Amino acid sequence: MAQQKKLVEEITSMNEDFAKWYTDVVKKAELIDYSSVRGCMIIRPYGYAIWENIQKDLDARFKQTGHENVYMPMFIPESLLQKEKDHVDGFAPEVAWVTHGGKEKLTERLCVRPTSETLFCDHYANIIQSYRDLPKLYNQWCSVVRWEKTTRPFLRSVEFLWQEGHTMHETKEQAEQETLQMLDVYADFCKESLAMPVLKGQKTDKEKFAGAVSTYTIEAMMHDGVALQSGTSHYFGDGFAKAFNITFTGRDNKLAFPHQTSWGVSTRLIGGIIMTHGDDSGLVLPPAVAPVQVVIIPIAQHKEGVLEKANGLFERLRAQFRVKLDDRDNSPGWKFSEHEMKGVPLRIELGPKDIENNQCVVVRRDNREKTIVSLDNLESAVSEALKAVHDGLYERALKNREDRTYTAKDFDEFVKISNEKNGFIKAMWCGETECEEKIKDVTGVKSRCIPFEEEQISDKCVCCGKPAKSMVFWGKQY
RNA sequence: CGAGGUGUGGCUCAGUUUGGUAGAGCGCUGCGUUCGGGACGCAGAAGCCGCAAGUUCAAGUCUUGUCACCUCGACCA
Repeated sequence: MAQQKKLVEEITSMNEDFAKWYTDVVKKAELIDYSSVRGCMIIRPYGYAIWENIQKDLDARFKQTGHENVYMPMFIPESLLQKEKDHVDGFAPEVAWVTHGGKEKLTERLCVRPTSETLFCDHYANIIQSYRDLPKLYNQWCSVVRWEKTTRPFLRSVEFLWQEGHTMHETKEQAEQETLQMLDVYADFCKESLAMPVLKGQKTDKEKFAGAVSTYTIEAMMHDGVALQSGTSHYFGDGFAKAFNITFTGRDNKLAFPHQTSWGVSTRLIGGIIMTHGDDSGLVLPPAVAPVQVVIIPIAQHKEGVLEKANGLFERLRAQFRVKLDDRDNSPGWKFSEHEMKGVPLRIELGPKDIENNQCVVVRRDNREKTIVSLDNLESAVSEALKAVHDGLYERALKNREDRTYTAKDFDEFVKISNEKNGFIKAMWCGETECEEKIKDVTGVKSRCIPFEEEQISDKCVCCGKPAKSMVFWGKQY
């Protein structure tokens, strides 16, 4: 037979141009559209459905760990933003300001929240009086605005959707424990629901959040070897509490400042999913958050009984799975490609031959493996196949990270690796910001984190040769 | 924000050098034939050429400005 003619332009191959591949996928999978506001994106139904699934899953994990949802205003008066110095220094350059209400100029301008620490603190000052009021475990789902100079869909946009948890605790220990607990919640979620392996660790002083005592991070590696900071959890100590005069009467009847945390993940996770799992045919979605987990494609659907039978399968499966029957009037091949582009984890093909044999063909998106399944035990086969897709994605992502993780013992080696490869570089560090900056200036590579699981590569700093304090993962980032 | 690039039906682009009645493929609509990896035929709809000024008898094409997007740097979730 003649070669199949290409009707639709394919997306750019990952190896040819990863950045272009990314934007192609984001557009062709109908996740977003560009809007008429610079740097702001329209999240389309298919993209938003992924976010809804992420929200639903994470929100349940937050509730399980005792958190409550609230909603804070989107405006912050300038005076409030300025109460904590490091914080305002960190965010002031990238906030949007509201200066007028209608035609009236405001006496105090309002910023559109870039993050809500200050609003939560302002409120906490009012409602926290006693140790009996602690802990306060609040979270909010909202959007924030940061006037970024260069933007990319999901990875960095001027407005983005996220959740921000803000908690207050009686003791330092409790707050630190909360900080680490939420980092674990994020890491577990990434592994169990997004099939994304992440490194847990602490940010260096240079990279930590504006106003935080310590910042913890989960770092994922994208398919091209570039890092993505996928979630952060901060311990604030009592710095904000002092700045906002939040006090409580302790068990000893003395006034004390509570200890604070905040933690967040954003729609950036969707960018992470795309760049972790996607391939040259488009998106590949982890089953737990895929808007459509299974698509049924009837073959020769005009023939007697095919559509009826396909519809029967649809009715059976929808009780347990997010399933879609594609009975549009396109050719099966066209539908295959379309749903591969959109990353649907499983495809079921059902044609006259199958119906004759009481079977269907189940095809995995991650490796295109085809299995013939008896219709008698379809539900369990689908369930197993979805799990296999999840595991397959996780293993592949983990292998990619391992293959792209290098070790540098001295500076020359570090420079050589960073010039030749994208990936994580493990190297020892003395703890001085000076060395961190030198490494960045020379190689363009930044510190990702000091991992919780450190290795003793050597006893000397890779940069200055002085005694090393910790091992650091280094890498380029999105 | 610095350097480079691109803006022409929904999409990808040709046309700009040398100003002279807006093109192609795909997609879309209708009808028919097809259907196990992006099917085929016939008929049709759809663009004041990113936007704004200017030069000219005449501007997609020349000039100036402006906006958006892409790539690479500096900054960030």
